[in-house]
Amino acid sequence: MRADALKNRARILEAARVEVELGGTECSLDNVAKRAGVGPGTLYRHFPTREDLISELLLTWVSDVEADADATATDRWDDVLDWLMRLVERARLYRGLASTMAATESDEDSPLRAAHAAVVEANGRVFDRAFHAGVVVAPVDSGEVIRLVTGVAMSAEQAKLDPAQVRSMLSIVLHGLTPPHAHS
Amino acid sequence: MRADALKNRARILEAARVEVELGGTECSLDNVAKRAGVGPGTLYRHFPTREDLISELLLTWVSDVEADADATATDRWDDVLDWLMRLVERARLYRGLASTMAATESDEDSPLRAAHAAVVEANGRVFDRAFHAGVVVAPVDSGEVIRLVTGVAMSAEQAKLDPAQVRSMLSIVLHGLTPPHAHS
DNA sequence: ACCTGAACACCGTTCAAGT
DNA sequence: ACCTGAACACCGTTCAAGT
Repeated sequence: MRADALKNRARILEAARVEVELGGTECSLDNVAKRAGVGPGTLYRHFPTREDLISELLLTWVSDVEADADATATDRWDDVLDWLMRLVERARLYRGLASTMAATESDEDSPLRAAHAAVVEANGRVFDRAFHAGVVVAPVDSGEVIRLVTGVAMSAEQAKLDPAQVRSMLSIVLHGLTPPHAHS
Repeated sequence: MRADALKNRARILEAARVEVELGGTECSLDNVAKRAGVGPGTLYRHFPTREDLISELLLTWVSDVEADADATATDRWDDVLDWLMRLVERARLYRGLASTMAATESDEDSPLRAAHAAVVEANGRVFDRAFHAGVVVAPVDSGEVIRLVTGVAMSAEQAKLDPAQVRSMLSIVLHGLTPPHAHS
């Protein structure tokens, strides 16, 4: 890659980071190009689709989620709830991210597939540990948990819920993952 | 209202019904006007905002939900689950509806507020009956249930989930609304 | 090889001109 | 009183022309 191309790519990514933070994943790509000081064609050359751009932005985001997952305690039920809370908070960093991630599941060749899969696997590791620690009483389908968490995140974003309301919803979901019959 | 105005209003609503069915609640208003055979200004005169138009479309939708709520059995746990399933299926009739409804909660003077409140109340009646029938073991906050159901609906829409997957998610939520400690 | 920016199609919204 | 449609600003996307 030529030197100016490399520089432009970096400028576009930095501009996108700012614009996505301000306007969410559905922000204007025109504004991204303007902020980066490049023509719209240059943006399209580097990132043919919006998802190509977003997936690049999510690389560090996914790393953060994975690091969190592998560092989190799973001794108490509340530990798992805290993990889910942090997951939703992270999803809310960028408006529209939860929705974009959810849509990934129905788009076989989305550039975000790897990011989605990484989150499902990280969450799966947390729940596996919680299961073996006896905190969660049955193995769970991590993909389904992520679907539920994504739903909570989208609901929270649209309704502008505060953390306490989000926590309450996640608590209900987590209770639901521990079916009553397992307690008898 | 003048006769031609009344006719145009009806034509716009019928056109909107078709366009929203095809393209969801975020469909092009230009296309609605074109389909109705009126100028864009006429649409804006009758419905100043997109939500004004949608809320009008939802009048019969809300009636259906209310009628369903008041006719539904609440004798068995599965009855309540079926009710939630039908609610999600109804939300999915129009793409974007769940999201629009969720956003209503953070918009104090949205024209959709009445529709949202009616759904919360209808759901509340179902859960009240289920509670008194001993099917649900604790009173629930219907607003919170609707937030969860809306989240499931958004997740289902984005990820294009099939009914079995939706039912499984709703089952988890409904289990979560019946906390294990209530079973001891 | 890469960039630019004009060009096109589309959309939401407003408003002067009509009837 | 209501309607029309031109006009404006904005956006995504493409591509011929440049370097």
